[in-house]
Order: sequence, then C-alpha cells, then structure tokens
Amino acid sequence: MQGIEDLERVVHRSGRSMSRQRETILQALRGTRSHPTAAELFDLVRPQMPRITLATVYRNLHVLAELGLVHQLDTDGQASRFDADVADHSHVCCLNCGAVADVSLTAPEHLKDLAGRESGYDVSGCRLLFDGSCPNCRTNLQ
Amino acid sequence: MQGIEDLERVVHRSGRSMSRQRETILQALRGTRSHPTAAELFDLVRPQMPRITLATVYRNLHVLAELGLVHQLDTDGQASRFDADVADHSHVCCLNCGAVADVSLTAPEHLKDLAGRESGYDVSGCRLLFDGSCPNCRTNLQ
DNA sequence: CTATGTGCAAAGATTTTGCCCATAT
DNA sequence: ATATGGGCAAAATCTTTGCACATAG
Repeated sequence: MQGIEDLERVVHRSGRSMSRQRETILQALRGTRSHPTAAELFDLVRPQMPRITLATVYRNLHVLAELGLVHQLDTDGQASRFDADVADHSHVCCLNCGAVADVSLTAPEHLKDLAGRESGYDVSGCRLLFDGSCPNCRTNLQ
Repeated sequence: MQGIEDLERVVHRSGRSMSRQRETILQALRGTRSHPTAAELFDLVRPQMPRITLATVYRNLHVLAELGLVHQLDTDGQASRFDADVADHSHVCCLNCGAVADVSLTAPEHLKDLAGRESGYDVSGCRLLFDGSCPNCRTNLQ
C-alpha cells in the first residue's frame, strides 16, 4: 500500500502509459477509506493538480478498474463509489446518507458454484453488500 | 403473486392512495422476470396507458420500494433495475450485457451481526450479488 | 516519432422537481 | 373537500465523448 510499483508494472504490461494524473488519482484513492465518488476524488486531487477535469478522473478510474487496481461500488443508485483496496472484502452502506464502510467478510466460495449452476451464468465474482444506518446518522436523527 | 390485495392493503395502511398508474406499474413488474429498468417498465406499460410519463414510473417505483413491495437493484453503474419479487433471494448480473437473473440463495443470517459488530452500523439487510457472463453472451462472443 | 492521455466543452443518460390539473378517499 | 397523484417540461445529477493539444515511451 506504500508505493506505486504495482501501478507501474501493471500499467506497462497492459501497453498503457503512466501519467501524472493516473498516479495522483490512484494515490489519492489509496490515501482514504471513505470510498469516494468520482466527484469527491476530483476535489481531493484538485489542490495538487488544479487543471485536472472530472472527465480525466472518470477515464482513469475506468482504466484502473480494468487493470484490477480499483473496484467500483454501486450501492445506492446514486453516483458510483471507488475503492483502491482490491483484496477480497465487503461493504456496508448507510441507507440514509450513503456512507460506505469496509467489512472484512467474504462470501463462502461454494456459493459461486451454486449460483452458476442454478442460473446458467458463468459466475466469476460475488459481492456481499450490507445496508443499514451508520453511527453518525443514528446519533443525528436518532 | 396473483392479485393486488396486498397492494391495496399496504397502500391504504400507509395513508397513500391507489392510482391506476401505480397498480399498472406493479402488475407489469410482477409480470416479468427480466428485472427491467424504469425506462423498460415505461415501455411495458405505455401500450395500456399511452399518456403515462417516465416521471410517473420513477415516482411510483420509489413509493413501491418505500412500501416494501418492490426492490431496487444497483448492479452495474448503469440504470437501476427493479424486482417485484421481494422474497429473500439473490441476483447474478452479466458483466457484458447487464442482464440480471435470480438465484435462490440467501446470505447466512449471522453475517449481518458480524458486519454490524465490525462496522458499528445498524445492519438491516444483506444483498448477495454474483457477476459473470450470461449464456447468451457466452454463445455470441464465445 | 507514435501511441496514449488530458483539458475543455458539449452531449448523453439517468433521475428528480415544480407547477397545475386530475383522481382517490 | 382535501390530500394524494399524474402529465408535462425543465432541471439536476452523473457519466461519456469528440477534438485539438500535450506527454510518455
């Protein structure tokens, strides 16, 4: 989680180049646990990179997701959120404010086989998404 | 799954009224297993109700979801999909075309407790979402 | 030098809102 | 009669795209 060696390696292997923007965006995402939206990430990197645009943030998030360096979370029909922690884990989403937190649980592996057999799909992944209310919202709205 | 008695009951209890549009939208959603988007549902009901608008479809889907008669699925950062089957079950989503199919699996109940304890959230629900490729896309793209 | 990426502005896609009339209770 | 809902058009929100210039390899 400290350096960007994996970014360089993966990016080069894929035939893409490595821009200052791409690196900055990944670093910013790695530096937070808030599961930011593209717009929030845009605000995070803007101080260091005032001419960057939201389009560049979106473009790079897609590239990074394609390379497996970032995961995209679709929790609530609003803006997608992004996570630089690509180790297998789950998320809990606040139904009130949309905040997302990590949960170190993974779905039992054999469920993928069962799901594939029942649906006829070739199942490659499984996400576990909890929802409820976050400590903040519970306090403020009680 | 045959009548709309539960719709009448639930709607009345909530202090809302029961419009022809609301009923038609729920019936249409109950009549398909395709997990349609709001726009697809709009096209489904338009033949019977030519003056209905997409805004009405969205408004009613939100009301029905609030009343627990419909579930909203956010699978792929595209348009939300909707499901009138509110019994506990899961979904598998095609990464290529976005098609969604049902899977009769439910996440182990105790995971909610674990997730709540770890995150500090008050966890009320858990969704299990598989992804992969659907039979159609596998055949067509091989 | 060539491929890849960025900034900018515009467009596309999805969803929500305000206003006024219609319908349900 | 009053509250709730719908149609319409406009806007808000989120995301993608075309193009000309810039940067990386």
